[in-house]
Amino acid sequence: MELENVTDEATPAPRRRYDDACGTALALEFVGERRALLIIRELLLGPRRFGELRAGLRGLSANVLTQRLQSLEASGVLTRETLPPPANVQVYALTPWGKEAEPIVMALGRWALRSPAHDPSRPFSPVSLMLALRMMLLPDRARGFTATIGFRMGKEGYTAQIDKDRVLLDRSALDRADAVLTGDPNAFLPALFGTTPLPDLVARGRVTVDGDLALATEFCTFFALPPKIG
Amino acid sequence: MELENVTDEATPAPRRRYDDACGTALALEFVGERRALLIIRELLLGPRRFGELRAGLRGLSANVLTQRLQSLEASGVLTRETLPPPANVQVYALTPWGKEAEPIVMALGRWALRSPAHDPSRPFSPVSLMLALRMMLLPDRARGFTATIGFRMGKEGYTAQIDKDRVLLDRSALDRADAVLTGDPNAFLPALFGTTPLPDLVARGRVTVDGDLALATEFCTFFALPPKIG
DNA sequence: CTGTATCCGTGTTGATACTG
DNA sequence: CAGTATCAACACGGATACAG
Repeated sequence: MELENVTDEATPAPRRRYDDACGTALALEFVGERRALLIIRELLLGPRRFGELRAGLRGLSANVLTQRLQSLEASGVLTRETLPPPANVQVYALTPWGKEAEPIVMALGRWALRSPAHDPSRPFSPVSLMLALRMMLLPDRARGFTATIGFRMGKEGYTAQIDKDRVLLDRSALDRADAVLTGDPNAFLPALFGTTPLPDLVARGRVTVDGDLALATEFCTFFALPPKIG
Repeated sequence: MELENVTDEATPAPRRRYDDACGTALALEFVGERRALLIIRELLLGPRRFGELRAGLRGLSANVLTQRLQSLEASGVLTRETLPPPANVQVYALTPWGKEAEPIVMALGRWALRSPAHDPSRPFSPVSLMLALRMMLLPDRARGFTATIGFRMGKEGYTAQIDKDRVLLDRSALDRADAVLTGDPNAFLPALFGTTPLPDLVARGRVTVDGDLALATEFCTFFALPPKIG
């Protein structure tokens, strides 16, 4: 049947596009490619450099990261900015609209963590650990807590505060923290999301705490993984 | 079989897996493949058959749909059920956990609709139109409205009711509706999300209304697209 | 009609090597 | 450190053909 296979009507049929007016489908055209949402996750706590992104998303090769950054920039999700001298380095930052994707990242995380397939022994990036605090907060338990807790993981430092049912996160303000926990991201998990008291982790040398250990220990009880399905 | 293909070293190298403890990354392993979330969208209002899914997701080939259904079933997102005789047909239904993915679909849609790239002239599936009602409800405007409005699009029928800031959707309960709108999904848009009064659409023959036209017209004013970015 | 299997052209992904 | 180039493996979608 060599009959030419005329393309249905006028549409040139852009093959890899969902031809769908639904907002969800449009969103997937923006952020539906592999790892795109994880790149956004890594940017949710502030601008990052190319190499930092690669570090937070192990296994992502440079060429794919380049492609994603270009396509996310074209969509208006992020911008590429050059810091003024003497820094003079390039960083990638979410646009205001890009930051509004945070509820998507959170909804995905909260949902998937109910699966028994979740394996917290895999590595956490520093950003994803901090976002997990926001994701897993038990507001009733944390209410009224006013101290600032710092986390130092390798070169990265963050502070967390409780503000009305929400966790405020800030990069590199460790000097204002009432207590600073230092360690590998995964080392904190038993205290934050399990039942191990923070001092036990300190005793085992997995974590060190500078400042008010009692405050830090209390802070660690404000979080819990969601109940598993079934 | 030439065995060759020795897996690199200790790591069986699950190449296409994100090796990440973050819940967001895990979610993307479940629903991050192309169209997976759109399949979930099509199932959010009730079980569907293979062919119905293909109809709602034009351009999805049968082989890929088979793969997705298998992988979503393996993840526990949906189940394949055989209706009892005489129907005796197979349908795909979300599990309770799968239904909990609705906030993800909604968050994606609400976010993307703020982009100027959104083109409502593309086709809507009946399901996505009904979900758009839930997504775009202006609760303050709808409060107190108690009537039931039906929508008939081809063979598919749905009813919508307002229930405390939320739109209740039901399939095939048109007989209990106070007014039923009939037409193509896209034909409703000017009245639902634009400023065209419903009677104008009726006058132009794009939509027909059975029952209380005044109630239906009022219902159509309860929705609006989110403000564009910029 | 429902679903699966197979071939094929093309686009996407990721490992490695390479350039400024 | 920041990215590009190249290449092999795989995923996607169209078009079948085929089983119940």
